[in-house]
Amino acid sequence: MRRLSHYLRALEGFDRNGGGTVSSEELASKGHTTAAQVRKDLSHFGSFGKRGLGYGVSELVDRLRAILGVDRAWRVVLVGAGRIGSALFEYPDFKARGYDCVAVLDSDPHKIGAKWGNTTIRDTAELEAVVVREQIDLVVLAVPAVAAQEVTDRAVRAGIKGILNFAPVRLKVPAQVPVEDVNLVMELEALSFRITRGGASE
Amino acid sequence: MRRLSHYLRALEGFDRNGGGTVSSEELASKGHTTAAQVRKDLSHFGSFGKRGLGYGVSELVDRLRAILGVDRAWRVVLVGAGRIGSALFEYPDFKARGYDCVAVLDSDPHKIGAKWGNTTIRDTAELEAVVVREQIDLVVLAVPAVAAQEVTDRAVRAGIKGILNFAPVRLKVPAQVPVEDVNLVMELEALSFRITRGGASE
DNA sequence: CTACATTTGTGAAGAATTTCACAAGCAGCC
DNA sequence: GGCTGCTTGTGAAATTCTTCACAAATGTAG
Repeated sequence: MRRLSHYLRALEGFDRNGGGTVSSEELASKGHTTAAQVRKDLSHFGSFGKRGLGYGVSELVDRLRAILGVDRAWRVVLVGAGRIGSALFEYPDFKARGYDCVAVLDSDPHKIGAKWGNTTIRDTAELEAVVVREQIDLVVLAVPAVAAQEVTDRAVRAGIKGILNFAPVRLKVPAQVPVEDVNLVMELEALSFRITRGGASE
Repeated sequence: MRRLSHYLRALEGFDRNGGGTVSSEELASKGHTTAAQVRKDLSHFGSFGKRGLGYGVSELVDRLRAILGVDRAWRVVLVGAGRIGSALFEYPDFKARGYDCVAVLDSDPHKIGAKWGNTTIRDTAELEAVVVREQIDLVVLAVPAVAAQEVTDRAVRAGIKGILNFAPVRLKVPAQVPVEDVNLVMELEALSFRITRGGASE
C-alpha cells in the first residue's frame, strides 16, 4: 500500500507540532483520503490506536516505520553515474530515511575513478563483488535501457533483494525480487492524458 | 490509465521490428497484463483492430499517441535548477516525446544567468511572465518542499494546465489542474515494504 | 458510578476493476 | 461459397477496493 508512506509523511508534520495523538480524520485531511480508509489501512496491520482518542503519534510513527521497513538501514549500490544517478546520489532525504548509498558504479572509463564526495566511482564489472563484499540490499538502476537487463540479471544472481529501476524497460526478474519502476516520460504522458480529456480525477 | 503508456512503449519495439500487426496476446506479454485486459482497455476508447488479425501497429501507435496527447508539442517550464532539475533537463526522451523545455527558472542568484546548453536560467520571479509570454502548458516543479506551494499557486493563477511535482508535498490545486507526483523516497519505501513482508506481488 | 462525547475497528453494502467465456468478424484455402 | 483457424469486442461472473454505518472501547465530567 502506497498510502502508508503518505501517512508517515503526514505524521512527521504532526510530530514536530507537539501533538500527542491524531485522529483518523486529521490524518485523512492531510494524506488524500477518507477517515474510514485510514482506519481500514491501519487495522490491516494490527490494532493500535485507542478508541475515543485516536492514534498516539510517536507510537504510530514507529509502527509505520516497522511496517515499511524504514526502521533499519538499507545498503544501496547505484549503478549508472549519469545525470539521474548524480541527482539521486545527492538527494538528501535518501540517507535521512536509512538508504545508504555505499557504492557507485559505471561502465564509462572516463568516469571510473572519479570521486563524488568521498565515494569513488568503480567499474560496473565489479558489481557482483561489491554486492557480496558490501552486503548490498538494493540496486538503483540508472543506466541506459539497453544495459538494464544485463545489470539486473547479474545483480539478481549476486543475491540482491530489490531493484529501483529508472530505465524505461520492463525488467525480467524472478518473482522473489521486487522491482519498482520510475518512468518520467510515463508521468508526463499521464499528465497530458488528463489534460486532453477533461479528466479532473486525481 | 497508466497502462496505455506501457502499450505505446511496447508497440514502438514492435514497430522497429517491421511487424504489421500485433495481437492482444503479444501486447500483454510485453506490458504486464493479460490479453483480456489489453482488449478492454483499448475497446474503451473505440474499436480499432481487426478480428482474426490483431491491431495494426502503426495505426494503434497513432491512436494511442492521440489518446495520451503525445501527438502535439507541450511547452514546459522547469522551476528549480538543482540536481533533479538538471537531470530532467538533459533527459533525452523528454524532447523526443514532444515535451519542450523552453525555460528554466531558479531563485538562487548564483544560478540565475548561467546557461544550460543555450537556455539561460532566469529568476523564478519571472514565472508568470514566462508562462504567459512563452505560452507554457506544463510546469515541472523541482524546488524544495517549502517553496513548492507558492510556486504552484502562482503558476495556477498564470493559467498553467498541469504540474509534474517532484517536491515531497501534497500540492493544493483547483480541480481542473492535474498534478502528477514523483516521490523517490516513496518508491524506496514501497520496495523495502515488499521485501520485509514476503510480498512478491508486482 | 453513570451519562456523555469521542473515535476506533469492522462487518456489510456498494463501486470499481479484472477475469472469464464466447459470439461475431475476418482472412485464407479448397 | 463454405469450411477452418484466429482474434477481437463485450456481457456476465468474480474479485478487489472503497465507503457506510454502527457497536465496542475509552477518557471526562458531574
